[in-house]
Amino acid sequence: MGRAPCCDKANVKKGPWSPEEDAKLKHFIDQHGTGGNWIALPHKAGLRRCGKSCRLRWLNYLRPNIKHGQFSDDEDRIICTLFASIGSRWSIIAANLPGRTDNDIKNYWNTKLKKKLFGILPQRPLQIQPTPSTFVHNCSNNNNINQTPATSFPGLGTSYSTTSSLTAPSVVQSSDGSSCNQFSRSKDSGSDFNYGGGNMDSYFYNELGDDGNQKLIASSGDIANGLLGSNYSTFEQLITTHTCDTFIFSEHKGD
DNA sequence: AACCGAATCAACCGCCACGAT
DNA sequence: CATCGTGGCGGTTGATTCGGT
Repeated sequence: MGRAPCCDKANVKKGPWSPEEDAKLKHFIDQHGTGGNWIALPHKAGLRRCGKSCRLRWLNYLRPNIKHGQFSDDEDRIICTLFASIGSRWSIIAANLPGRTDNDIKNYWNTKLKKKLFGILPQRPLQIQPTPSTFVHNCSNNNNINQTPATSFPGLGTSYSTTSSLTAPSVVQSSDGSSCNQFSRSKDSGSDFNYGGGNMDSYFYNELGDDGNQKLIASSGDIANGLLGSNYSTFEQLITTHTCDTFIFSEHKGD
């Protein structure tokens, strides 16, 4: 037996919403709220629509403070940075862009941004680059790694949170006094990472060699610019191509 | 002006997570 | 613990619009 449908398909209207339907839905929610039950809402509101359709229409178009139209350069940058880090988790990306919906961002990425980034720039093969030793680890909460980030980064990381698959973030400082945040994780430690309100400008993925030194796998800029090829759009995809056990993820504020 | 392919984006579909029972 | 109902999410579709010839 199949799954029960969420509504009576034969009696619901599909396709574009009319202004009258929009007005009915908006008026009902303004008066009564969603009531925490989208499935029952269309019947109460006098709409011949599926509850899911009402929810989508409200979230994407009718709720207050929705922003439509041109994306700014800042928004482009945030989308690219987050996509390079977490992949196509549009709802998380949308949470970092006030007024934008996950659907809007998804469409924008698929129709414009992806082409802008991947369509113009030539692609080069994955390369491992040499490791400048310009940083000194000065944080006590990460005692298992001799940290030498792959390159120098001005600026200081801001807020973040991690899942249990990662170490606590460490602040790492360079010889010129600038800093970044670093996390380490093992290859088989499971799911992706999260960070909250990070507002970071760049990310660097390093593998930790047997000699304790890190080697740069890629930067967020490399991924966002498509320089690693479309098969490597997330950290998770990247690390599957490397054999070492421990990876270091660094986040940085500033160029 | 007409045609046609490309681009856009609103909406749908199906799956999964999670809370209630 | 198992089942069910619902919300939420990401992938995909298809109607409409745009732009080139």
